[in-house]
Amino acid sequence: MAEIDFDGPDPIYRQLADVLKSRIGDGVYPPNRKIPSEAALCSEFDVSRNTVRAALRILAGLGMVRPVVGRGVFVIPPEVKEP
Amino acid sequence: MAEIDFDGPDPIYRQLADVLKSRIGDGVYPPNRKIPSEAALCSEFDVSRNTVRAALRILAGLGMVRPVVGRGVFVIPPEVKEP
DNA sequence: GGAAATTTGTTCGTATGTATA
DNA sequence: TTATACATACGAACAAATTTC
Repeated sequence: MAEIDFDGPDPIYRQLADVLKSRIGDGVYPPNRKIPSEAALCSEFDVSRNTVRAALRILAGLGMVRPVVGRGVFVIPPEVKEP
Repeated sequence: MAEIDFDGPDPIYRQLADVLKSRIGDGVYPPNRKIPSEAALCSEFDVSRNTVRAALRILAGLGMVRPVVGRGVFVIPPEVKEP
């Protein structure tokens, strides 16, 4: 069940991005809702904040999340994604 | 007199924690009283609020202070500390 | 009572340095 | 050299409880 393989071939931040993508796709993190804070993700996966942010940058680049200062990171509904 | 060595071997937040611990031990910040606000400590030591809070987190972890929202950070008397 | 200021709590944004492969 | 990962530090904005006027 180890979602992150620290000795795996893929970088941690990319593995983490995949995990978060799956959780969004599976509705674990529902649309228009906040995902856990960067600090919470650091704790859950036992990685640094920089690594969490590297993963989140991938999801933001895919238009899956939108970070807001002082609020959190929100899941963007698929319908709203730019074609 | 430089209580904080910005180029020292220890991180600023840990040095600041030591300074505050000394002030509590010396009675500069008496038991059951408030220590200066985070903003005041930022000004006095010329560090960011995050750094002040990192130092205060250390003291809180040691049971030396207790922060209260909207009120301030209070010094816990040694007699009250759990043995 | 009410509005404004104060104070701690939380969260993301950015930058730098260190270490490793 | 580049990419990865962690630690540190400052900045900004928002939130909630309390105090002050």
